[in-house]
Formats: sequence, structure tokens, C-alpha cells
Amino acid sequence: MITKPRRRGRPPEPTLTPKQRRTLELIQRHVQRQGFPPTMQELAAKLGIAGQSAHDQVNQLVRKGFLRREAGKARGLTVVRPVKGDMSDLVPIPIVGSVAAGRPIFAEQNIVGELLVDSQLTQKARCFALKVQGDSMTLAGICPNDMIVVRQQALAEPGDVVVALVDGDATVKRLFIRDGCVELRPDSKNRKHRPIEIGPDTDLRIVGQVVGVRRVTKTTGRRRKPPA
Amino acid sequence: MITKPRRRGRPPEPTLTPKQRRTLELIQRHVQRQGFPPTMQELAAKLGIAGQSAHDQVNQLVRKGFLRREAGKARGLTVVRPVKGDMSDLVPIPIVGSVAAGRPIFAEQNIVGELLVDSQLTQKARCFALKVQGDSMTLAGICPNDMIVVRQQALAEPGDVVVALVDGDATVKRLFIRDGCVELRPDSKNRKHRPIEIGPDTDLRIVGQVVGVRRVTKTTGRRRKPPA
DNA sequence: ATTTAGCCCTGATGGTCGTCAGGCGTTGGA
DNA sequence: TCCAACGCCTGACGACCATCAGGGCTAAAT
Repeated sequence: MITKPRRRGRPPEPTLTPKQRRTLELIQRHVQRQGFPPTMQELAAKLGIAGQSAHDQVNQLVRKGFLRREAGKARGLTVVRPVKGDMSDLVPIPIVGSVAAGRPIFAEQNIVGELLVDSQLTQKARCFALKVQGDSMTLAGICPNDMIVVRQQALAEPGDVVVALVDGDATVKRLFIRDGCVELRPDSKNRKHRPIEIGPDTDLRIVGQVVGVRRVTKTTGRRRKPPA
Repeated sequence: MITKPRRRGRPPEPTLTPKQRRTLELIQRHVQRQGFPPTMQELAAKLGIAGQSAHDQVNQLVRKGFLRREAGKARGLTVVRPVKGDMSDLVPIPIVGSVAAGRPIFAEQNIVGELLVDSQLTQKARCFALKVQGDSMTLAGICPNDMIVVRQQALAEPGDVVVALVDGDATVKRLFIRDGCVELRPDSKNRKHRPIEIGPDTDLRIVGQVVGVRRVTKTTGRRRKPPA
């Protein structure tokens, strides 16, 4: 038999209260969206309560083992045990018609639509979507008519699949460095594609790195139950 | 022909300088280990430079598109483009001999060894390792003699695989709630294991949630080239 | 009725943090 | 040789932030 201390008064909640769950979800979302935890007052503002109340709330979550706090530090929270539920979050990125030298990619006239992608993919970076034209990167899983998600950046590292402007023409290629020279290599069985070597006279501008691919596989007219 | 503005003076670095790379790596590691980005002075301290210098450094990384900053906010950094390299990081957790009622799990005498696990797994939570005894959870991928990594916590949600003390005896089971009653169910083809229903008189204490499994598959005496 | 948990508040305090302003030395193109 | 990029510094300022102290209300258990 286990001796029970015969406590008086209201017993502690054995689970997360709705308020606590809400708080935890908010912190989680903040970390996912912003990349860092909220401060007590940011949290309080979003919850519509006072700073100290948020502090109290967080204390409970720490006590129950959902959060860890680095005492005294700004934003010193870590989500130790994520609460269940779909935290995914879609953000729109522009679909650009073409990438060419001279005109900025994000120019109004150049945007032909919008694509919703998971915010995890873009990570707050400037991104855009682009339709693939050639078959030079099929081995890298990038096929004609695919939509690729490109993170805008002027720098890339060897091995990265990039969108680049070579003397004004846009291409998708894998970037390498050989003998101190930049080289853009295709990833394709099609032998007509050859590596492009960038000499000192060539004008190379890296537009961005491919961070995602979106493909809509063609379906026949029939619906449901395709032959197995 | 592209008109060159004929700039004078030293041109900007087109890549990450070693210092910048080091700074970026440090920030990345901080985010991974602590769950939130460092402050300017924390960064400065680790780099061995002044706060403002760290600020300058971060500015460059922002300019080059590796970081994003939430201006004016404490720890307002986000790593937009992770730098390559293995950021994995092993932390030791204690291997406990047994889990029983009465004595604390982490008591010195109870620790029979150490296990190195990826810090991503533990996420700064209190964890320990435990050797599996029965075959009641084989369908959940937990076999006899496996080492399981357990995150210590007194609360769990339906569907979680937990380590629990039922009237003083430790078991690994999957937790469910039926008719408002807690139920611990085995995941095994072995019919001798039956669900345990927790009545109001049963003393249930949840020790922790199983977050990982470690198994060393037995090998024969021979080395290399086992029969295929 | 008493006690305690959960939730929320105000006000104050002191340290932390981002940022501004300005300066120094080195280095590498033009 | 001149200029600009880079890396680094000191000092100061104001806003932000975690935390303390103390209190109030309601609900649930003894």
C-alpha cells in the first residue's frame, strides 16, 4: 500500500488545460514561422493577457515538461515536447514568367501567378516559382513542365542546383568548380547537353538556388479506381 | 555589351569569407543546440570579438542572403540558407538499470552506463536509456534487448508509447483512453499480452515517453561478408 | 468553510540587447 | 597611390525583457 499524503484543496491538473495548450501552440507556431521563440510580452500580446500572466503560463508548461527555459535569457524558450496537430502553413510565392537579363525578376509584369508552398520550404527567404523548359536536369528529378521553387541568391556552392544567367540566357544547372573555374553541368541522359564552362569573359549571374520541385502528374479522363 | 560602372577600390567578396563562414556556423549550431538564435554579445563572446563586430558580421551575412534579421528584436535572427557540413552533435544520456517505484530513476546507484544519442533526439529534455525486457511491443518495433530512449515526463497523450509504473511495476506500453479510462495496450502478436485497464484503485505513474530505439543486431563470429 | 489550482492583473527594477556614432589598421584593385 | 572592403574596437543610449512582489477572482476538492 502506498501512503497517500492526503492532500487538501484542489488537485493539480494532470493534463494540459485548454489555455495551456493554446499557449504552447502559439509558441510552437512562433518558432516555426519566425525561427525563434517569442518574448513574454509578445506572447502576452498575442494571448491578450499581461506579461506576467504569460510568464505564469510558461512556468506551468515548463513544470509539465513541455517547455524548457533558459532562465533570465531573452526568448529563452525551447519546445521540448511538440503538441499534436497540423502546424503546416502555406505561403504564396510568385510564379514568374521568365528570367532574363535586364529586367528584375519580381517586376509586376513578370508575375504570371501564385503558388502556395509550405513555409518550411521558403524559411522567410525571397523565393519564386518557375516553369522548367528543357530536359537537361531530369536525372536530378527536374523534368520539363515542372514548377521549381527557387530561393533568390547571388551566391551558391559546388553541388547546388541553381538558376543562372549565362550571357543573358537563363538555365537550370548544377554548379561545380574545376581548376578554379566555374562550371555548369546538366544532369541528363540526353547527350546533347554539355557542361558549360564559365571563362573570364562569360557573364555569369546566379539568380538563385532550386530548393523544391512541384509536378502535376497527368491523369486520364477517368476518375477513381485506375487499373491496378 | 554591359556597361561597367568602373568602380574603384577593392571589390566586394563574392563568396563567404572564412570569418563569415565561422560566424554563420556558430549561429547555426546555437539554433540547433539551444533552440533559439544567439544575441549579438553571446555571438561576440564565442567569437572572441566585440559586440559591434558581431553585429557587423551578421550584417554581412544578411546582405549575402544567409541570414534574415528581425530588426530591433532580441535574438531576431533566422538562418535562411544553412551552410554545409555535419552539424550533428552527440550528447550522453544515462543508461538506467531498472525503473521501479520508490527510488528515483536518476539515482547514482541506478545508472549502469552511458549512451550517446543525437542531440536532435533529446532536444534538451531529460532523457534516459533503458533495456527492453519483454516482447510486448514488437509490432511497434521495440524488441527484447533493445535499448529505448525515454524522455522523462509525467504526462502523455493517447497513442504515445510510454514507460509506466503500474502498481510499482515498470512496463512499456501504448497509452489509450477508452470510456474516460486510461488503458495500456501491448503491440504484439503474442496473445498472452493483454491490455491493462487502469481503474481508480490502480496506481499509475507515467515515467516517460519512448522517443527512440537503439538495437545492435547480433552478428556471428565471422567478420565481413556474411552469407547473403 | 477552507484550501489550493488556475488564471489574471499592476507596478517596479535592473539587467540585457540592438543599434548609433565614430575610429583604427590591413589589404587588394584600379 | 588612392580608395573601398573587411575586420575590429570603444562608448553611450534607449528600448526591451525577464523577473520580483503582491493581490484578486473563480472553481474544485476536502
